[in-house]
Amino acid sequence: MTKGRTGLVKTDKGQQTRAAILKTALDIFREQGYEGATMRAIAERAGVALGNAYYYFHSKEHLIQAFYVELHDEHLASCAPLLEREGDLKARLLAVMRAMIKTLEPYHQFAGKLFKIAADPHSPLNPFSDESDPARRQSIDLFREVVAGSSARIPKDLMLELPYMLWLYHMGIVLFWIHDSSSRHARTYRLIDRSVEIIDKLIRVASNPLMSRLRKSAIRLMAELREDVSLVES
Amino acid sequence: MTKGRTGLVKTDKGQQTRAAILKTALDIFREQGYEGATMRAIAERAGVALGNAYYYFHSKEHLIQAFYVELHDEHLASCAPLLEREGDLKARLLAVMRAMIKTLEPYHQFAGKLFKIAADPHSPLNPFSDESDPARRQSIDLFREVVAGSSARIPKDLMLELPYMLWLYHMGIVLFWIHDSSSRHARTYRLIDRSVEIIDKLIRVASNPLMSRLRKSAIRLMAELREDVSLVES
DNA sequence: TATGTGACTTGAACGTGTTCAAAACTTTGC
DNA sequence: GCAAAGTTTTGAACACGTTCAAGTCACATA
Repeated sequence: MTKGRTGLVKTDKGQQTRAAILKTALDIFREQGYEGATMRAIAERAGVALGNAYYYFHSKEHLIQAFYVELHDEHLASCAPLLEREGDLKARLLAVMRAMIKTLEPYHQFAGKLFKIAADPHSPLNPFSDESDPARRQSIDLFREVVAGSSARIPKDLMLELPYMLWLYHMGIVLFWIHDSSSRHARTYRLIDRSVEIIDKLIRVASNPLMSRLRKSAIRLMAELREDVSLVES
Repeated sequence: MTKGRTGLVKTDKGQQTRAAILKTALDIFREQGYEGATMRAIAERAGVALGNAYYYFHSKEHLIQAFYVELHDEHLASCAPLLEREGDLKARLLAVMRAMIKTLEPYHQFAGKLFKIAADPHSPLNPFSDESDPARRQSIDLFREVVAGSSARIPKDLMLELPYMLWLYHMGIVLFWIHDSSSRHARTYRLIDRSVEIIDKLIRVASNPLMSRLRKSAIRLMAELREDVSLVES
């Protein structure tokens, strides 16, 4: 795996330069989207030479990754209060999903480009890559919290895999949202409403002892799939 | 939507040049993968000027799309014989899925790049885009054939949406395969085996009258999702 | 046969992400 | 205080996808 060039920051001044480049980049991403945010534009506004940006960030993709992380943190923060007080699983999941789209909303066009980069198996932004492992883990933990903090009674085996399943589900919703050109992304919200309803029902059905065989094979499949993910790119 | 520059071919000579560029491009894609297949390399080997390639193909992506179409045709052809003789739904789906991976296998690395391009909502290669509509339709038809040509008895409402569901499923498998670095893609094949088994079971469960409520809401969700897809980018 | 029209072809030029050798600066060891 | 080693910074240069004004060609029409 590629070592991040982040290790090359040894000085206080270096830290500052790095921060300045990053901040400028995020600003331009917001202002001008993906197109206007050329490495030259970022370097110029940050007051450094073009090459200097590459000293601190391997590539433009690494710079974009920082943006991604920021959005994720914002989503986490916006979910926290509700997860404190709400007990119903369906309501929890619904809130988390809606909050996610709301967080992402201002960057719809940008997210398309981001997703394009993330889709490359060799990109550090790829959600399945080793470099994304911390972010992925954090994201799955959020869904673990959604399930574990609810009042729903769920079989242990399902409880173990459900967070990962929901994480995959949320990736699917993001995928849909990226393609959703309806006004205010009404379709995505509708899809969330409907799919959360179904997931809630499915969890109930799957928790039924009569379904234990099918459930077990589905869970086993998921477990294997998950294991694969962490082994990919090794 | 962008009009294909294909309309600019009016002469026999033009047709030949176009074909030569395309053939050369496919050759280089195969030989050197995505990296080596620069527009300059393609133009040079095809014996035309760089700009000429752009006269016949809007962009490199359009050139790659031709490659994509070729792979799809190959997959179709390799499935046809089995779909003639086999009646069991599980066996049919399994065969189609395995054949797909086998067709794609020689281009694993290339497929990663292709997927990256296809992930951009604004790319003509995007599987949900208008420009991809014919290819998508064809692909969904394949799954319709898988279901309809089988001996399985399936409720009408499910029958209507199942092809699209299976198409989505197959996209998921491709996504996994792209990330699968196991030798001979053993994991992908295992995933296919397991997931086809589960899908088969799920279809049986969903066909049970007791499940009609859950089934109906899931189907309605799918129908809506599908409708959205065709409206995207309009 | 001349010539004009439209199809095709050319290659220089642009802006992009990225690399790299060299310069400038900062810290360390004495 | 100074040389050496380490760290940061620079900007020219590269290869790429893409554009475009200008050129060449084939053929229908006068």
